[in-house]
Amino acid sequence: MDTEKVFSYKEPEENSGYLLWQVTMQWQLNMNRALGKMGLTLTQFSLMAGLYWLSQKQQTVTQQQLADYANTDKMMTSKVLITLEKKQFLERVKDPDDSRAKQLKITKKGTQTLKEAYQIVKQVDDVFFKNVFKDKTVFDDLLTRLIK
Amino acid sequence: MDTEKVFSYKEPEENSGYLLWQVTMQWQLNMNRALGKMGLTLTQFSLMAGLYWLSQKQQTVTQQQLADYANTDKMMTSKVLITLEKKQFLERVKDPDDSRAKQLKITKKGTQTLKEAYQIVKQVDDVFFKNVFKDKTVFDDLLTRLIK
DNA sequence: CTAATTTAGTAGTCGTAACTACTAAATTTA
DNA sequence: TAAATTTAGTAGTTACGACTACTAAATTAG
Repeated sequence: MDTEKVFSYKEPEENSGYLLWQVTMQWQLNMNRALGKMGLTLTQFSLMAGLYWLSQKQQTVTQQQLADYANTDKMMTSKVLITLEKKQFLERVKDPDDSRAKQLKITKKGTQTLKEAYQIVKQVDDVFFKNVFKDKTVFDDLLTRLIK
Repeated sequence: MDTEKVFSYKEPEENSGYLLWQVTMQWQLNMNRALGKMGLTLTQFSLMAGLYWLSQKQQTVTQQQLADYANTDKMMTSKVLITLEKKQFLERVKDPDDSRAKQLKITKKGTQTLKEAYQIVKQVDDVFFKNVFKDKTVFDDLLTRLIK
């Protein structure tokens, strides 16, 4: 049988990448289930949070700027932002200085939803990371070293 | 402006969950780009690798068993397995003992592809985790504690 | 042994995520 | 300043990933 040929092969659980993947999928699932109760996905929340942050740093925020900040591609970002506009969580206004660009403005409803969603996210994170809490700095350092 | 209302809010980069998400997305992207050169996605590779492993532990493997092993849902697994069968990497044979079930058999072509893909995966992993190599045990331990 | 329940798999939906390809506007440079 | 290049955003494709809903077969229970 083909499968009896032996070639060096780690069991999935022995592989850092696979572990990372599994853990993140679980975290994401928890987040999406919790956020789903208020009609948000994790990606939607994350873009709204990013917009909130960027809005505090600069007067105007374009879709491209938000995409850069959130490390999402502009095509996907565009679609999610259209969805968020339909839900009236933000507005996409034509930029007067650059007629290609859209300025993003979070609405009152959006801010309120974000505020509530953030409580949920914080709660889910606390539960999820409680097993690692003492080593949180170590954990975050290791992750940070893996970025880029 | 709405966004000037202050409410406690961590910057994304200060958040373990967000870091985890970003790192995993980057790892996944690297993997998918590398595996893409040989016509595989990470998920396809992962299911083939899981099938390979399970095949060594038991005589027969059903879709459900593979899904359980890989922590994927059976609906998604079914679709990916149909794709893999079309690519002739495996066969889905009717189980003689349980006519609801499909027995999965990796083909010669599948084994060969898996072998080559594994070299790629190993390579990408080595590069990706090189910054953490000395702390690999610590890293894997922390991740393992987060599972389930 | 029949009815109720569980199990294995498929079909189809929604929302990313990574693409290619495109339009139109802004910027650079020759 | 006209031409070449870059930039901001949209449209559409493929492939998960998490669902609901369904069929049919196997198992359990009364």
